[in-house]
Parts: sequence; structure tokens; C-alpha cells
Amino acid sequence: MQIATDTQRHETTFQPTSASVAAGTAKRPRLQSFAAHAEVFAEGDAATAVWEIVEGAVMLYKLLPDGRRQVVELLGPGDFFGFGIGDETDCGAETVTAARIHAHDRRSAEESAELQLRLMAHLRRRVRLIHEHTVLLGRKSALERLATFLVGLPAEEVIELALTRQEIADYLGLTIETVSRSFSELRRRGAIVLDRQDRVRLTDREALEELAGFY
Amino acid sequence: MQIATDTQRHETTFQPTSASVAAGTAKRPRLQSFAAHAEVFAEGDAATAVWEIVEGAVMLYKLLPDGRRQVVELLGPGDFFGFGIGDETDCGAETVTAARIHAHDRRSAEESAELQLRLMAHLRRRVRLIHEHTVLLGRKSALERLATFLVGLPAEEVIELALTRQEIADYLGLTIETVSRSFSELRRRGAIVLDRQDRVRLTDREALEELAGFY
DNA sequence: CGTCCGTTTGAACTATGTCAACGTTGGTGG
DNA sequence: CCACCAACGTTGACATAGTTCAAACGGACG
Repeated sequence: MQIATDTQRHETTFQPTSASVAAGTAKRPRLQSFAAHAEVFAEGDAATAVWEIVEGAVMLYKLLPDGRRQVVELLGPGDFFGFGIGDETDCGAETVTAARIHAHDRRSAEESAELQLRLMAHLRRRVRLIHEHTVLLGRKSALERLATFLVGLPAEEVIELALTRQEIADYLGLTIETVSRSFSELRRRGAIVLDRQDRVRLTDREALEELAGFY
Repeated sequence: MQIATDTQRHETTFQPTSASVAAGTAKRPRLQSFAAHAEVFAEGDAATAVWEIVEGAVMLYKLLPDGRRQVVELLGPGDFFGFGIGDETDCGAETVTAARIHAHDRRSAEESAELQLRLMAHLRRRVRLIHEHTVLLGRKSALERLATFLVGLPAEEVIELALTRQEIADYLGLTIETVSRSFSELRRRGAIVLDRQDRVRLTDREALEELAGFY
């Protein structure tokens, strides 16, 4: 259950758009680039910035004292993270894919009405999504969890899984072995085809949605 | 897994305070009173109001098509619920204790800057708490879940459990039997004393916190 | 071609769920 | 005021989904 620590950062100065200036958000966010599986910050780090994903995917996770890990959110472009109540982050944040992320200075973020509005919209959407995930963790079987995960992915012909089996396991509250067995079971049932370990095609979406609890 | 439907409502007209008028929130919320275990609204109902708990406790839950239930939030005074993204609620809401709840008209709620600010603070706190609960559901054992639940309760000498075993089970992602066995196990270990089924004393808080994953 | 890392599979174990019986408690009506 | 009833909670015996530990597989890269 280790976390990548070879964080490759690549800071760039953000060019403010005329729109952002007009909205009074002139204080420009820093744009940072991260490699895949790089740490953005660890749980308990000072919450100095409000992060906004421009491109790529990020996961937020929490650890128990003995090392057990739970991925609590999976985020994409437009999503925010890193804002806390106090001044410490409540989760660790790690990229899933290579990513570009805006770091809004916390103080200026609080002063920007436009940002606060977007943050509010994000939080509402988030709460709703976490509710769904709560049901998954509390009440669904392993197979149902994996099916739910898969149907929730962007509906491409061939889905490239950015997450490793371990990361999927930590997201779904399972072990890596159970995730693997569940993939095999879905394959056996003809619900999916694995072209490669990280390439899935959903060949029977209806069966998957049934498992996911859509109806 | 049934839900109380004998909702006893008792509407009252809210008297706006001078403070709320000054803040431009003159449009007064309706104050409604509910009995314990009464339905406030069901999942999928139109999201017509933003609810704010004045007194008492409320639980939000979601159901799977086959009836499995997961309680996704446990709320108290000062907490908000019922705001959605679309125009449907994503959870059902039921009182745990007798409660008095403000129903803010959705439109006027969106226009009140003061309310929006409080809503934002609520959402941030909520997200942090749900993250904790996500770890509980994804990674903790039954005994750890119950210990976490108990140490999270208001620290009174004798704690009155407002939730039934079934509600605790649905909150902790367990069955009623496992919850019951876990209570017995904690008692056997001397961590708690049950004066009555719904009256607990935490006699070894340290042991409970250890189980909860505090250190 | 061999090594390495992530994944899959197998076998045995265990925590939790299931089904069923038995206790408790609080309310109601005789 | 007591006795009975219904709802809720506990306990036991058994079933099973998921974990654990271990070995084999497979693709990527030197």
C-alpha cells in the first residue's frame, strides 16, 4: 500500500484571462504539472491552496494508522480539492494520470466570488456522488461494486483504465485479489472483454447496470 | 427495512429576527415539527426547499432497488439537507428524534447571501465527515465501526442512543445481528456498559479510540 | 532471453451474513 | 396495577463472500 513519492512538479506562471480579470479574480493561480501517480500533498499537510484540476485525474485518499488505505474521491477536470475547514488537509491527494492543476491561493480564493460560486456547485455535485459511493461501500457485493465502477467510467468504446488494480481495490473497499477475481467473473459472464489488463470493453452494459443497481 | 410513514407534521409560521431581516433574508422559512422516525421526504421527491435543522436529528438514506438501505448522513442542529443539483432529492430524509426543522424556500435560499455562506460552511464540514465515514465503510471491521460510531457521539456520561439497532446497522453498513454482537463484544471487553438497550456508558474511551483508528 | 512488477489463480481461513429461537422492554387494556 | 402483547434486541448454529497467503502467469524493458 505504498504511495508514489517521486513527485515531478513543473510550475508555470498562469496567464490571467480577460474574463477572470473582469470577475475580480486577477490574482492568478499557479499552474502545476504532475506526472501520473505523483503526490500532490499528503494528509495533514497545511491547506495552503484550493486546487482545481485543469486536465487529468486525481484521487483523494485517507489512511488508517496501520496502513489500510481508502480512496475517498476520484476527481477530473473542473473538480476542486484541498480546501479544508481548519488549516490541514483531511486527505492525501495523488494524481492518477499525468495532470495539470491550478493552485489558487487560499486567501484570494476566499475573496473571489466567482470561484466561491464554482466551488459551491462543485461541493453539491460532490456530496451527491459521495452518497452514491457510500451505498456502494456499505451495501454492495464485490461484483456489484466493480460493475458500478465500470458503468460510471466515461462511455468510450474501449476504456483505458488509468487506475491500477490496487487503486481500484482501495477505491471499492476490496482487496486486489477480489478485484481481480471480479474482473474475471464479469469476463466469464460476457459482460466485459479485457483486451489488455488496462483496456476494457463493456460488452453487456445492461447486465452491468443491473448489477450496479440501476433498476 | 421499513420506513415510518406516519409523518406527523405541525407547521408554524416563522417569526423573522431583526438579524435575518438586516441580512436580506426577510423571506421567512417555515418551521415544521416532526415526531421521531417520521419521513421528511423520500428519495426522488422534488427538491423544493433547503432544510435546516433547528433541533433534533435527521438521517439521510439511500435505497437499492431490492430494498437494501444505507444511511449516508446523520445530521444535527445547524445542518442543512435537501438541496440538490437537479430538482430531485438524491436521498430520503427521516427524523431520528423529534425535530424542528426550517424549510427555506429554494428560490429565496439561492438569493440569500447569508444563507449561501452558511450552506458553504456546512458543505465543507460535511464532505470532511463523509470522508471519515467512507474510510469506516471501506476499511474498518465491524467492531471498529461500532467503536468509531460510539466515540463520535456527544460525550455525555450516559449516552442515549436515538437510533435503533437497524438504523445503526444501516449507517455502519452491517446487519442488525452483527451490530448486536459487536455491542456485546465491547461490553465483554469492558469498553462500554449498557444500562439499557439504548443507554451506553463508555467505560474505556481509550480502547474505543484505539479501535476507531485514532492512533 | 531473462528479470521485474503487476496481475491472476488456487487453497485454506475467517469475519460477517443468514435463519431461527429466545430475551427484553414498554405500552395497552382488562 | 398487573398481565399480555408486539416490537426490538440478543444469541446460537450454520452458510458464504471476501480475505489471506502463496504460487504461477504475462507483458514491458533491459
